[in-house]
Amino acid sequence: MSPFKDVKSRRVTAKEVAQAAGVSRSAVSRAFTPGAPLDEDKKKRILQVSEQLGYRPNALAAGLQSRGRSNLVAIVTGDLVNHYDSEILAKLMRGLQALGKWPVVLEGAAQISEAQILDVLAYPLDALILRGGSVDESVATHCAKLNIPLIVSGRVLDVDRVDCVCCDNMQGAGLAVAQLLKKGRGKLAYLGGLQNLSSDRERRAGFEAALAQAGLNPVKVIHSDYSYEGGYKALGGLLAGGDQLDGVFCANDAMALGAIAAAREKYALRVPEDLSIVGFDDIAMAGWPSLNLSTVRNDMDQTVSQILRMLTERLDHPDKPGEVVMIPPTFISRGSH
Amino acid sequence: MSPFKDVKSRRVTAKEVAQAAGVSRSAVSRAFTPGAPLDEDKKKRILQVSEQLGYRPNALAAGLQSRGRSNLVAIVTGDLVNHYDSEILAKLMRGLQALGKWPVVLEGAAQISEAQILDVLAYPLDALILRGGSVDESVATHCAKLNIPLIVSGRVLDVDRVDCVCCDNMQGAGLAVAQLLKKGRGKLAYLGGLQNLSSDRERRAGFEAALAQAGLNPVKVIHSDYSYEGGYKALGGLLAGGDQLDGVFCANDAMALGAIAAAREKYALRVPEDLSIVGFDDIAMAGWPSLNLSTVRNDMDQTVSQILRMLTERLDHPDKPGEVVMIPPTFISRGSH
DNA sequence: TTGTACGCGTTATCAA
DNA sequence: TTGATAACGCGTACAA
Repeated sequence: MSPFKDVKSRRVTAKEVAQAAGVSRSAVSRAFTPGAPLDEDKKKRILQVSEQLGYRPNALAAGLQSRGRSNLVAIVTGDLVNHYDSEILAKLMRGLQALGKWPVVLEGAAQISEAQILDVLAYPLDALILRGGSVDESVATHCAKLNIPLIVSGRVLDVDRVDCVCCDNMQGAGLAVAQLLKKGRGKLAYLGGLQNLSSDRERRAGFEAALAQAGLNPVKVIHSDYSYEGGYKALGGLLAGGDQLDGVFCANDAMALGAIAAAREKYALRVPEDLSIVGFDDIAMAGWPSLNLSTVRNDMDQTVSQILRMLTERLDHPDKPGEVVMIPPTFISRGSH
Repeated sequence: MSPFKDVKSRRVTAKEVAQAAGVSRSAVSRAFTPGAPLDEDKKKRILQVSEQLGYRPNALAAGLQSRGRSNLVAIVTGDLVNHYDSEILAKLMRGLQALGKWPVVLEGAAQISEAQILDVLAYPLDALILRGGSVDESVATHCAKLNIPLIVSGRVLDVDRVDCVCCDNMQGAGLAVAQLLKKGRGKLAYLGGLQNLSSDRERRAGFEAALAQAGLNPVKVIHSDYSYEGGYKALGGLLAGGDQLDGVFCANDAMALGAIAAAREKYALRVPEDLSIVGFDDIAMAGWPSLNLSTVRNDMDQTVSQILRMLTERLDHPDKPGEVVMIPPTFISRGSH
């Protein structure tokens, strides 16, 4: 059991650099602290020795300091097979990087148990960002106990000091209906997603409310699973049912794209001439040539920049009251309605 | 400046729990250490007080221990607009979660500077996983100096103690060509991606080698950017050029899907009757009804399970020689060739 | 089974 | 400007 074996597999520490450079350990620390008082030549020498030995201050140990932050931010996100989730996650991660924060990601919200979230809370996170809808709100209690700021995106959580960003889903559904009516469509169906998500419930409510206001009833309200294939099959079932309809509002883009494919290829319908189809979210694919989906934009850039703003403000003022920001949806008119 | 203000915004520590429960601090530590010797009743009381105060052991401080691990694994990944990257990232993150490791994600490999990677190396990571091609290999030097295991996926890095998983791109391209030839296609073009990536170079080389072996020449070799829109435009340009061709091998699925859309909608060509198109990767979209893309599978599940295996073995044996595992590609025959 | 004491690698404080 | 020393929160060897 040579002592060297252990030494070799360990990370180089400030102490070792100090010995090698013939300076005190504090001097090494100062060499890596901008603005710290230290002789220029000595600093140069220390940095050189560090470079040579491969020394870098250990961020974990630094974060242990009373004033220190870990700079770790956990993100709990839904299944990345949903393009909306993966696109917004990408933007969010970039934003965090720009703030000097490191994203620790828990993917697959539906399968993520409370226990797993508790596990990641073992780290002294700068914040926890909850994306998407299906996680229990008891998480907020745990975060509060651990003094970890909680930011929720995609639904509203009415809890003390919790910040929320959410799209106005009802208004968005209303926009979709209005645009369909404007095109002369009045026999409308709603193709919903997972019913346990607030996004689905709100979009459906918005759809029904807008129709009611126009004195109309939905031809049909059906539900699928927010996936392309789900949309493909669901619209197939709908058309096979024999109902007269001239427009479908889908609760997300993936299902809308699947629905378009089913209408065109399985039922030889022209979209939008025979059937209008509108989605929700405005994922990148919606704008691809040939897909060209009319949809309601659930603005990712605004959402992300709000999350980042809330994060920085929360870090500066941990005790300020929680904010709720609603992002206004906009209708993106393309070729499917 | 009340001392309480500071106390309130801090995380509860083992010391405080010990005081509240009237036990020693080590007892608290033991209560959270499975198998540690501790009176049952005392343990119960400690856990109860912890629950009440909202105490959880700080994983950072625990990771500081000499034998301790941080359980943090950094993943450097390419731009998530590429579906292959986002799908494999999702699988990888789930696998890491199952191992009790937490993924710290750096997204957008093309824009990720060496400096940013150095920054994340400030953490005592259990490992760094490099996905995709465009990052400089000097990263390996830094990892070696810091004794952080490096696992590379998507290209081969011939460096001591670095583990690599990679698809056999040449063989994959060969499969695609073989299948096209089998369908009677002989006037083939290559639609490549970003030329600075080894994946593109290898797939192109495989394409040309397979053609040469059949005594044929490529009709055309062009390059785009691995995106749907890039593929759409590139095939448009190709067809506008007036070359006679009956098959296109695309370096990834996104471009292949864009190419199909362009062929069908802009040039009224039937795919596959008039023009065969084959992709690479086998992303989820390739299997969607109506898209139905024939492609070469760059197996994600195998890749991820190899990465995870290499990771665990590397943690057990930090000094074992580096491995290079090539994942065999397979041809997925669907409706576009 | 218990508590004391030390080490982990860092930054912050303090007196020189 | 410097170096010694005290936190930071935790696990654990050691002695009781």
